[in-house]
Amino acid sequence: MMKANANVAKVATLVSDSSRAAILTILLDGRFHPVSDLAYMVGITPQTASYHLAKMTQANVIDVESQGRHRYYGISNQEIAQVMESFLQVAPPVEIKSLKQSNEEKALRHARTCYDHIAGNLGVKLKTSLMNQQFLVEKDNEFHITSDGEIFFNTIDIDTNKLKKKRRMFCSKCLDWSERRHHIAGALGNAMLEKFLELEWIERVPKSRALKITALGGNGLNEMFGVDP
Amino acid sequence: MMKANANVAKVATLVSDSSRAAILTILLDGRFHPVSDLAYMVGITPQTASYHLAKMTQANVIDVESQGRHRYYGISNQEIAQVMESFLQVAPPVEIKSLKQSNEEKALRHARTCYDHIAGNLGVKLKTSLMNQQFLVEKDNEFHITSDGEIFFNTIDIDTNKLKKKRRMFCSKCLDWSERRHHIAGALGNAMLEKFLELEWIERVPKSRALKITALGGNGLNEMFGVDP
DNA sequence: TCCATATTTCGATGATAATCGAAATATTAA
DNA sequence: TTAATATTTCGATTATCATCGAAATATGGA
Repeated sequence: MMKANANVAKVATLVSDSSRAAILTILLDGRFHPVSDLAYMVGITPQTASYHLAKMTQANVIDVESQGRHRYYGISNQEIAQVMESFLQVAPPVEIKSLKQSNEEKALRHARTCYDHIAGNLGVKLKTSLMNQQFLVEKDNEFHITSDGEIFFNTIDIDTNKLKKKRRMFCSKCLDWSERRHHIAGALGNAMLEKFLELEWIERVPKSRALKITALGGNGLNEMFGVDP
Repeated sequence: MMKANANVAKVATLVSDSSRAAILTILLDGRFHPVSDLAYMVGITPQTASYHLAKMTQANVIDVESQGRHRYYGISNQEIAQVMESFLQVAPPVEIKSLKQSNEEKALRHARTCYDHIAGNLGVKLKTSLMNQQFLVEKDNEFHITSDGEIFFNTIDIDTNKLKKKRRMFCSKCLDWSERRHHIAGALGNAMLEKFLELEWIERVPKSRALKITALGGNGLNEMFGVDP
């Protein structure tokens, strides 16, 4: 019994340092980042960043990809994203001390990446819309796509058969810390994120994991999904 | 952004110490325990236990109830149970080094308490059975009871109307670390645990959060739920 | 080859936290 | 009132960890 606790403690330890928590939060944007950028964004030296990144890499929390002298670090594992989101459920709310902070918080609540899929109000609305139109139905820990759903996704150029063949959950749930409801994760969640970026319905915000909905996207989401962003 | 991370780090810190993780795991049995017992079970002195219990009480992770010279500590908040279960998802598996440990692990996987409801294989099978018989249906983050379900629960003396009036979720999901599927939490989950204990279908195992299914319980669960424990 | 850049490693420092012996406090039983 | 028990508090000790300056290593451009 003590061993299991030691393992739980070990995982919690990885998140319990404020620098590592900051790094992991940045990496929830789904991107891979070089050491120097992470160090700068968190406000620590590259040596300290390197120390923490090595620790998390060794624990299989994050991955590293080398390109020449650059080392790019990113989250490799959706379970870590879910642990971070579940922490944000129970973490005390941040005290907002400036208008800038308030706007940033709102932007994250509105739409953001959660590792490799869309989270926030947009993510939850998308799920609700797909459920209401019976393109998806819920069963156990996963959504199942309907025939109508397959037709629908094909009209926006998402090949659901191809997604099903991937070695990951097709369409799982992720509990959203800001909305307290689920949004769509898994292969379908990822495909939607990539497609909307491609269609320029959404775009990434520099140095943030917030997602901005474009005017084009507002129209597209309304028209195709019946979602008012 | 850094503030949010500090809050996440703060919560993770509470679990990151092996003594506190051990205490929290013991408290997942849903019982309240005195300081001296917790100290003994974890293998630390009462002073150390007192130090950790004070820390977690101050952070509203656990509650304390005084009775004379005794201070009884227990979990007051289902979210903490869910955080612990989610950690167990990503914690590396325990290396089994004895037959006793293996049996303990199996017992926990088979049936255990998760704070105030049934978890493990039994918990998941109960949920599946209730879904298959259409006593419960899934919608968003919660199960909804059907008319047939209300009739069913009343036959085993669980008053679902009364449960709905409680100030908590009626029938939420909790993702089971051992089965990787959901079991039933919330008011209904708690009522089922209490009723099965009352009916002597299950009984608590001393010094463990495992639950033992009795012969009587095996029959009852089979007959009433169609569950083979 | 030399220089610039990115990252890692080393070692020292300082901070923080968990531990427990001793003592204090609170409660209860005799 | 005294003694026993349970728990908390205090203070000292020890261990661990995050930090960064300096140096080393690796890669790439001139």
